[in-house]
Amino acid sequence: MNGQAKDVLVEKLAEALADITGGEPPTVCSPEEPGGQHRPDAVLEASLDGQRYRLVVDFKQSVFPRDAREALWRHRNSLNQGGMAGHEAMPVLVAESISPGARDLLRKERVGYFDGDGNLFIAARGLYLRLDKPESRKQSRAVNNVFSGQRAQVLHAVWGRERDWFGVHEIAERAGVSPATASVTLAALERREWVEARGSGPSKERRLANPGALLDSWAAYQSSAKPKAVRHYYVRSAAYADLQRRLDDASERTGVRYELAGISAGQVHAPYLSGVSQVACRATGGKPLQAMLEEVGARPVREGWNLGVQELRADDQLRFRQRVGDLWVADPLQAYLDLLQSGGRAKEMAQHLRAEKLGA
DNA sequence: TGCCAATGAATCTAAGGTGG
DNA sequence: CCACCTTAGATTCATTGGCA
Repeated sequence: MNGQAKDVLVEKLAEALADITGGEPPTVCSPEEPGGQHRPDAVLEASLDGQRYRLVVDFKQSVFPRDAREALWRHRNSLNQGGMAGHEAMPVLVAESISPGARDLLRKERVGYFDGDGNLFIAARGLYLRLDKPESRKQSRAVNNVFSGQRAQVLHAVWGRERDWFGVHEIAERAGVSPATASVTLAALERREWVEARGSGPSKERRLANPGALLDSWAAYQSSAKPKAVRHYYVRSAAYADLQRRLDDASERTGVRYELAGISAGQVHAPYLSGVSQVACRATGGKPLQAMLEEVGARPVREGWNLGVQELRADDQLRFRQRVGDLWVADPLQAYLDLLQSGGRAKEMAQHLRAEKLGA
């Protein structure tokens, strides 16, 4: 099936080239590369104005910036080894779909591409082709950020299933999201090859396939995202452990749902720092939260705080919290993401936590 | 600076398919 | 047929830019 799609696209590329240059359609050669360690998926020989061009095609199903970078890296490597010297071979990435970001990246590095929508780019000495097609309706509806809002909840639920197979319905349930949202999000994860699928129609199942890549991308997104607002308080004469206890007691009495976050959560799952004195948490807001803060004797301050609170509008985000000992704690995944946004030694701590608890 | 309109993204409901 | 997945259209939500 992959082979089918590839051949069709390579054929379309050849036609497109002939169309633009008004010349002969290029000949498609079989990709026998003597001694080449990386075998291309196809090779096109084109000639126009007496110049001969040789297009070395790499095929992929879909290309996002991450894939593009990988392709660029491979391409540079093969240049460095000087194997192709004299041939003037031009790399062309051919894929069913190539995201706009990936296309920018490839153009910047003057690596050619061609996708199923007809977007085309070829650059070489004496030759510059660029074709931009309007977005197809399908593409304009495509999911481009899976790391925020309800979709992040879906991701979180997927993570929780580890390597087990699951259905859309189940994930929607666990994430607290409509089946539609779960479905489109999972489709997006599948395109990125972070999850794999088996079966089709109602019997379709998926599972996490590449936790490392998923976590890398999530981390990159999280690091660049704007941290949520945190209110700072001071609680008099409260040592770290004691403050946590009092917080939990007060939450019990006032009915506020909360979880330890950031460094506090990290310390619970994979102790790393000594002498932590500031408690970080997130909690559902409103009147009950005010009551709870009053009960522990928290006083808003600018400097010298020992309690940081991120106020939540709804408690969707507390869906994955864990009871550890006698405290509610963000799960390791959430703690990891929190740490990426915290200052100081939090980044190191994030690495430690990932190695200890996330295994990817 | 702050408000409001317009635009676009995110999510849901409901309808359309499909395998067992 | 039933139970589930997917897709289309409607709705809500957030962000951006214009203007006072």
